[in-house]
Amino acid sequence: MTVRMKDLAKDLNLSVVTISKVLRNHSDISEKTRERVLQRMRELNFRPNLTARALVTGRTSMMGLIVPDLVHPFFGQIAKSLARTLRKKGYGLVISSAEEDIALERHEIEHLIARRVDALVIASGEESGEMLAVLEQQKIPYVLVDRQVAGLQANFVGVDDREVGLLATQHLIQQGCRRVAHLRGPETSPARGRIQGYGQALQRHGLTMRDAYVVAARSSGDRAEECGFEAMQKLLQSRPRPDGVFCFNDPLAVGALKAAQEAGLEVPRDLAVIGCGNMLYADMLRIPLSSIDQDTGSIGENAGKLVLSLVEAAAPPKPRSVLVTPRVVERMSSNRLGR
Amino acid sequence: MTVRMKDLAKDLNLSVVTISKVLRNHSDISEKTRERVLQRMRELNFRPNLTARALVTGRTSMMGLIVPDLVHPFFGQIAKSLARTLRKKGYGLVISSAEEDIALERHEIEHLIARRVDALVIASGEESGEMLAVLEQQKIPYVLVDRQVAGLQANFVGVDDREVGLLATQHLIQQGCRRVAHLRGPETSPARGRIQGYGQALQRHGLTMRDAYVVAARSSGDRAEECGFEAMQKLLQSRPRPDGVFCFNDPLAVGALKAAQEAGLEVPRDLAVIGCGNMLYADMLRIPLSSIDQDTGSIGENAGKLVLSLVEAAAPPKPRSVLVTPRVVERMSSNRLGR
DNA sequence: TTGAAAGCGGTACCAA
DNA sequence: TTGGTACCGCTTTCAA
Repeated sequence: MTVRMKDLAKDLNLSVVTISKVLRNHSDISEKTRERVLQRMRELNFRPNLTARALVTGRTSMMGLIVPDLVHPFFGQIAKSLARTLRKKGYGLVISSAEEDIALERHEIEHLIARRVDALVIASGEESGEMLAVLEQQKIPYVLVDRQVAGLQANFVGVDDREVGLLATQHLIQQGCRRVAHLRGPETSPARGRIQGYGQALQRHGLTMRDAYVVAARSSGDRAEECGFEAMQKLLQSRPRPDGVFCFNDPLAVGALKAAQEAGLEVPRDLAVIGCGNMLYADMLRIPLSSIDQDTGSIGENAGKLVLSLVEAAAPPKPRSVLVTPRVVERMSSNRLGR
Repeated sequence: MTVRMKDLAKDLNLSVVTISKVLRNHSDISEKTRERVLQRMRELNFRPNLTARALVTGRTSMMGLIVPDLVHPFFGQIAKSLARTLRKKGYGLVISSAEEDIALERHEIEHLIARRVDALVIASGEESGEMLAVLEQQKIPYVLVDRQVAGLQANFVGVDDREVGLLATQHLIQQGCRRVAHLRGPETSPARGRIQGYGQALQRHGLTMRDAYVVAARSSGDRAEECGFEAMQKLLQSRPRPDGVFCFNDPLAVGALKAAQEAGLEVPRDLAVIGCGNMLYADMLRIPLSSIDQDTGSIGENAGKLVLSLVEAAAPPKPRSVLVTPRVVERMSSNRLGR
């Protein structure tokens, strides 16, 4: 059926070994033989069986990627730039969407291990890092993206979340907001970092952090906007009412915008809003949404480079953290200075 | 390092064959032995090497998916539901983003073949179907999604594009439009189908199709909106001016909306707009966008079922086409009746 | 410069 | 019910 090295060998009156060497550009092959072999390979459309190669070399040239949700453009973007970076070095990428389900995430990681991927890139929904212990133990290199796991020193690529919180909050303050609220995300490292930056920004400007101005919201999945809507309603009952809100991500911010408008507030005059993620179409909303750009392309690329360095290293190097720089994208929802 | 069947066998004083049989639930193993083996497997966290298995069985239990662009939520959605369907049957999914580049698409298909995926699901950017000939020849089952290839009878899952065009155009007509224009997409099967439906709808209502009312636009990639913008500007110069426009996809429609507003028209009163794809956030735009929903989840699921049936079939069955039913989602951009 | 032999970690077939 | 042996398609080592 499909042509194998053995077939080529017989066809050309050579040994399988010679074919194999030509294929991998070994030096100890005469130019004449090499040409003859390459020629025939092309003619017969020969493709070496990568599973066979993997079995003997112990390396599949495949990496695995686990994301919580492929539909979220944030992860789509990461997958894309990661795949591109790996492809340049001849690596393939197996992508698994864990659908925000921890049990499934574990299952998928197990599956990828069984497939003998050379390394994993994981945007984990898991809090505990239990699964990661398995990876450590089996000495399978991995890189965490977006979310870190508490108490674990691992290779990580993501945005500097403290900086995100700082930038967003500072931006609102610079726009003249004095009562800045925060719609915080779930208990994960990004949410913790961002709220930390939020606090720092307030402090630097001599503003006090008030508990009533910080409301938690479930930020993921399809219902994120609703959550943002409800959380914002709650926030609007505080007195004095906030005049600015920094939202953990863009879907929450969209919900918040809706709640503000429904309450008869004018954005950004009565309430300035900024989100995070700079999602596609953010500038096409009823009120174009200001946001913090996380440079997902660069996250994917850096994760790729990092994971490549891991598989190519002889001994496992000391875990590294690569932090990508966030950037304010100002649009109408926070523009109170009318510039 | 990692534990193999050989290790288990030695450990339990059994043969490798027995271990293998237990693993695959062979019947001819005593209950006692089976338990003993399973027990030890769990203890040692044994995972069979799937590359080894693939080599001997000739099947990898992996499918490949090629999409033009992973960031496009349309394809993200398909990838997700496809992966879910396959996972239930123990299949993994390798996803490749061809980045709208035909040469790359071919390269990636070659790569997946070399990895010996059991079958492919392809949303191809290729017009000619040249690559597909290779698949046919190598007898690798494949399913086309979203786009068909002209002159090729292949397994296909997608929306009924003629119906899409019909629904969208009819909807505009029902909203009172009499001069319905069309922003058509590139020369692919969906664009052809939709324009056909567009023509049929006009005809059914006794309206004539005017060349000046049909403008082509590059619909993919990051610049889609701009293209929609420009195409709409062109359209608005026709006299009499159209009072409704059916756009090949949502990004084009967004650009069209912008052009209309910039020209001082009021949507939907002066111009009703409907897109296609029902993208996320369509209802959060300045003017919420009416659209045709293509039920991507169902496309992915059906593609999964179809491709599973292919790999499980003894002989290659006759190519089947599965058409998913589109559905109008009415929002403000086309609501001229004020309901 | 070329190739014979020994595996890689499993599965299939058939004998014990 | 259990296991010996050959083999999947390729790479590695070492001898010719």
